[in-house]
Amino acid sequence: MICTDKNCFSPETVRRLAVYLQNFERLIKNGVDVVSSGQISKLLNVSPEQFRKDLSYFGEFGKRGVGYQTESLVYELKKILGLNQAWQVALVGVGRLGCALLNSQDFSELNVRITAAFDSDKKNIDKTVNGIHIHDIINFKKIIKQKKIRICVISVPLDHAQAVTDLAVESGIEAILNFAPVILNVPENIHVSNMDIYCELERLIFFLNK
Amino acid sequence: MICTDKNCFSPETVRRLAVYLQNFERLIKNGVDVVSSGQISKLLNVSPEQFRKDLSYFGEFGKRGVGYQTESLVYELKKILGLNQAWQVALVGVGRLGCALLNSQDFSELNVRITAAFDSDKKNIDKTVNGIHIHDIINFKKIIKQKKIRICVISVPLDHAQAVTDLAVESGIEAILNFAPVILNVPENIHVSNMDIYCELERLIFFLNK
DNA sequence: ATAACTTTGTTAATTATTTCACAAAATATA
DNA sequence: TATATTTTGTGAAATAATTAACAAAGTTAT
Ligand SMILES: NC(=O)c1ccc[n+]([C@@H]2O[C@H](COP(=O)([O-])OP(=O)(O)OC[C@H]3O[C@@H](n4cnc5c(N)ncnc54)[C@H](O)[C@@H]3O)[C@@H](O)[C@H]2O)c1
Ligand SMILES: NC(=O)c1ccc[n+]([C@@H]2O[C@H](COP(=O)([O-])OP(=O)(O)OC[C@H]3O[C@@H](n4cnc5c(N)ncnc54)[C@H](O)[C@@H]3O)[C@@H](O)[C@H]2O)c1
Repeated sequence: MICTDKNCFSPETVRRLAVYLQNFERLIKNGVDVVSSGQISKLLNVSPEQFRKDLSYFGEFGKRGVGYQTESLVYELKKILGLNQAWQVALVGVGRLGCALLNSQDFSELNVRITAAFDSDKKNIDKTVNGIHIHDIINFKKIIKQKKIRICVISVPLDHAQAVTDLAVESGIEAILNFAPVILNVPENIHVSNMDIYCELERLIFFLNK
Repeated sequence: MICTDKNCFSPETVRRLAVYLQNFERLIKNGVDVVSSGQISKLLNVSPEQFRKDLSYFGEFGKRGVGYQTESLVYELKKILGLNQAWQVALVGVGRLGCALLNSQDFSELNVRITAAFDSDKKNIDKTVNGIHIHDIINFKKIIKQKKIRICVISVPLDHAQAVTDLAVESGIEAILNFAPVILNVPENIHVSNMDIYCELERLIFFLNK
């Protein structure tokens, strides 16, 4: 539950909206003009009611008897998610994972992009990966303020993650995507999302044991 | 809700159990012998009641007036999650991300390990990354059957992910950890977990707009 | 133009998950 | 030994999220 209204959307709704956007963009590429919630349901493993309800929290985007126009829904979803403006992202830790992240950046994805990378190792500093300059972590605060960056990806080793987090918070970062397998300690107003591959594998293993 | 009982645990409970395990292992390393749910709460941003209830679905592991012994809780959590046996994992797609995954394997993590890697590119086949041999994807089914592997990580490009998934399912794989930004179509009995960095970034951006 | 379909948007009902509240158990203190 | 303190484990209550049901709106066929 995100707002305090009686009838409001869940954090899961937001996660699903991002999935909808991604898939509607693909539908456009595939030449699909209009889809119904029923078709979406089969494509995305989400019930048609769920899909319609998720959208209904933000407005009326479909046409009864017809469905949803892919073009206009992409526009609306971007507006809802705040992707009608460009978002710069910082990355700290240009090791194996960090490098993979930088290299796999899809430059057709215009709205969200890692534009500043940082490392503490002399071997990496001032190198360029996929066109992105690697700065000395020493200059993190200065560059974050300068570029007005609000989001940071952390891919440093476990035992440096909290120190980097503290620096990020101190520098005005408001949201963190964390790959280190540790729960970060942050002030209440900072958003953190953890991506932990081993936890995820363990979750799958649990279900295999049933 | 996982079982059909009146009072049963949620999928989120399982995800948290994996986080508890990870952090209790760390506590042991740090020489901590006993912790209370209150202390855990501060460490992991989970309410003490949540922590206690999550465990209570599986048994009584604490000592009233005292707390939880780290050693014995790790043992119990491993048993609950099915990690008291070794799990072999396959990886398909040894590109940038796949390579990072192979290289970052921590060999002290004894229970879950990628032991077979596959690619379709001649340049990669029969090479070795961090001691793991890269097989031709052609031999996937044979090797999976041979090694009795039940879990597969997919890190191939978007437009190959469904084909690899179909091959995996056909080969008897029961759980998939998918990094490609696409919702995979699988039979009901196959477990899929998606890790999508861009969806996660977009979710964070949504909350920055509030 | 009307009737038969299709599909959305939304309220209400249901189901799921978390939080609360407190008894039971263990320990520490006096 | 008795009392105060701590902390667990757990039903009951509260909150949250999903699903169901259906009226409203649009389309297609006759
Ligand atoms: N590689 C993966 O596939 C993978 C998967 C899951 C999780 N992770 C996690 O992601 C993190 C990174 O993994 P990796 O394999 O890329 O490690 P890595 O050792 O290859 O890279 C870490 C990088 O961080 C830099 N670094 C260290 N301390 C720093 C600091 N204080 N400030 C700035 N930079 C700093 C190092 O110089 C290095 O370049 C780890 O926490 C790991 O557990 C990685
Ligand atoms: N690199 C990242 O950090 C990152 C982050 C998020 C998501 N992803 C996703 O992970 C996937 C891989 O990304 P990447 O950057 O490593 O790509 P990549 O192109 O570097 O690597 C893909 C690898 O898959 C292999 N491959 C292709 N088709 C195959 C098939 N049918 N069978 C076996 N192997 C096959 C290729 O030969 C290549 O080695 C993509 O779907 C990407 O969107 C990557």
